[in-house]
Amino acid sequence: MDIEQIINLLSKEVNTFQAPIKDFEKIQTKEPFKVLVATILSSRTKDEVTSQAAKRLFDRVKNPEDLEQLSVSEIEKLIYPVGFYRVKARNLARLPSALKEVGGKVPDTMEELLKLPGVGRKTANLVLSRAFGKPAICVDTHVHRLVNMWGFVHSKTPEQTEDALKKLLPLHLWSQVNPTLVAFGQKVCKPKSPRCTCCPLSSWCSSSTIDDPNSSF
DNA sequence: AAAACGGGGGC
DNA sequence: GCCCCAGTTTT
Repeated sequence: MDIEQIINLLSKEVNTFQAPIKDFEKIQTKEPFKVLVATILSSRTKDEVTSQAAKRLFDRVKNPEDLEQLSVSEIEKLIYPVGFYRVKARNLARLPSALKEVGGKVPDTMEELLKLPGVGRKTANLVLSRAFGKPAICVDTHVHRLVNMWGFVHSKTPEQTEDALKKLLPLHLWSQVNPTLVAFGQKVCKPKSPRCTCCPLSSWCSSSTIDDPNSSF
């Protein structure tokens, strides 16, 4: 199998994994501002927690002007308990002014997105894909770990993995890579306790273990 | 009880 | 490159 086949296969099965991932769709409005905020909240945070926090925040905040009215501590209370909620609250409080400096709207280029507080390469790629439908691949730790384990790339950094994957996959699959492999990495191919017994790739994967004490899929 | 975790930023 | 931010989940 090649990486293209795997993404195709897993993207179909991803919703059958135990405790299906909460669709980002539920908080996704395609409004770039909300997508940006929700994506910032989502780093190092599970979808369900992100989703709840985003709902609370969007109840009060529809646009940068609304956000500007809130204090850091108010934002903290609204977004708790996403990972690093204090850092994120500080960054969100700075977001309205940061947006003004890049033209007043949520930017649709990597270069401009990286100027925003709390937005690094991974978050920027997700925003490009989620908000603007641009081809982008977010290589987080799961994506990096899995594609290296499978041997499709041999890379040290996420950036190298991103470049390699872009050469291996057709454009239309780029947006599938992160959501598919993150869900797979969380629910099936977990770093310390892979559930190979219920993995659709077990007969192919050379890392597959024979015994799987945790299988109760 | 300790380590890891879907990342980013400051040094 | 190293270390911090933080609560939650996993080991």
